[in-house]
Amino acid sequence: MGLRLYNTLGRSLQEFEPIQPGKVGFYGCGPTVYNYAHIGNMRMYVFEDTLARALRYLGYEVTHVMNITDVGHLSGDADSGEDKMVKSAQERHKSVLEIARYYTDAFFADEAKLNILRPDVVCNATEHVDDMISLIRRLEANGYTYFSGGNLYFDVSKFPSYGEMAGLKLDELKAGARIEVDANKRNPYDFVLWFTKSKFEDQALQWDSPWGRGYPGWHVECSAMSMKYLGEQFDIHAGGIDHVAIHHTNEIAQSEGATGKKWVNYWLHGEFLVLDKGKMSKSAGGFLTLKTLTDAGYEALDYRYFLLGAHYRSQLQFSYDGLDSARASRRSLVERVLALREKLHGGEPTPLATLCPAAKARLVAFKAAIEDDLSTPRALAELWGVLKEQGVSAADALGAAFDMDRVLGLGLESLAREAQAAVDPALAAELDALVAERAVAKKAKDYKRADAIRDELKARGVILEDSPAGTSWKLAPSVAGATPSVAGATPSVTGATPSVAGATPPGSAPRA
RNA sequence: GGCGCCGUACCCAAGCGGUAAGGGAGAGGUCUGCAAAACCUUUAUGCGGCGGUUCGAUUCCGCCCGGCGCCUCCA
Repeated sequence: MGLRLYNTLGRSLQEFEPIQPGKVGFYGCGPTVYNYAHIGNMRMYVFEDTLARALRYLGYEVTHVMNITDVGHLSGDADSGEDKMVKSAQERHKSVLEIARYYTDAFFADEAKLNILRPDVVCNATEHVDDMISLIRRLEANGYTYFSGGNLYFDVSKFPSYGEMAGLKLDELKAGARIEVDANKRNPYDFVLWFTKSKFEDQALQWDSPWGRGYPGWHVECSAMSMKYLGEQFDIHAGGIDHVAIHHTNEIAQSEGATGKKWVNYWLHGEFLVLDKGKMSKSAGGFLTLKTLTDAGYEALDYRYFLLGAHYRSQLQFSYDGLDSARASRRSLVERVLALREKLHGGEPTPLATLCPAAKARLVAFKAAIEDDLSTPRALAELWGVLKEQGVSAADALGAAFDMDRVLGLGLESLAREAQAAVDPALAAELDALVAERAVAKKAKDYKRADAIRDELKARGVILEDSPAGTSWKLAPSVAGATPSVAGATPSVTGATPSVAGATPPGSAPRA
């Protein structure tokens, strides 16, 4: 059985068939970089990453394209959210482009922490204005546009299937008009392709165009850039559920209006992360970033694990209780993997081809879960299953688990017990001495002294573990073990300019 | 007003016509001087409520109750 995905186009689970056998063109909506990404945003990118990983796992050659929206409302509302950081950014940088660059770097730093693989192509809207202009010219030539009040609009009445994916009905549009309709529009659903009259007084970025100096409408960027890197027809477009009705609907109209061909075959939409009070937004407060979580003592991968526990198409309720649970769970997972690794005594995990039947069965079930519209919760259950199952050797368990982790991205294979050498040698010697002293006290049945030593060490963040083989010590969980060294997701972003990534042709970008 | 989603054990969360995955937490056990850690075992005759279809429904249909999202350049 092959991969089945829930396609918003048709609202059903569909067998995935790429345009070109074995290859997948995948465009995922990226961030708007005028502020930090919050953890709700990051849920989306973990989903897109899971999709890209799953496709590769299933043997497809994937070209994953992500846009960076660095044009639009960069000037207007930079004072919302976390003002201090924004202000300092504004002070340190001189242009909106640099602010965009600042948040782009912050975004990719978060992605790296979450073990999200960098897309093959990352493209900035500001570097593709020419492509957008040519796309708009094609639309103009095909008769889909009109100029009114200084802006160029897309005329949805000329595009009969407008709103099909979202189930919009053009003749009922007036019912939904609770916001003031732009008087220049012929139809409330019409949208701007090119602005020359900026909504924002101090719109900083402007380009010359056949319609005058101005800047592109938001929707155009995705159409133009996706087609540039993936061709006029490609396989998958993913994004947030909120984009179905407007953004993606408009993208479809623009793209198909320009080419006259079907544009994207599969539309995948991720559901929201919601808070007790409702969804996360800047205005309503509760703007949590990855940094909020890591400052509170969680690791980024705890959050990834938390996300993997729910299906991407279900709303997921965020809570610190839930995150605590995910953290405890992941720690236990990490501990188990490390213990199995130690059991191997430096040996290698079993290659897939020679796995024992029980481990193999888990892997088959895992693949089935992934193929069933990316059911990461079930996939996770299989991971646990293979790690806990009696009669599966450490080598077999790890062989299967590491393979599964290619999709899950929990950094299992690169886990390593914190080397004793990493601890200050003087401290290590002192701890060893105390442990030895306690052993002597225990032997003499001086439990008072033995417990005193144990309590003292505990207060210092050192945990003792007694076992038949003797006593060992380790540093408390906050430092123990779980930070993977993520291959390919290194902080190269701090140095690299987004434009470099944007200029890289498909396929040749460095990937993990 | 229009469109859509969801309600499963103490918590998170799968399953979506054949008799309830997984994790967390709790409980019991092994080990221990006692703990901790680790490991093992265990926890829903039940899936918001009421009807209906069916040999059979958590899974399909209807109604009701409760919660949420989108229709604003929000993921």
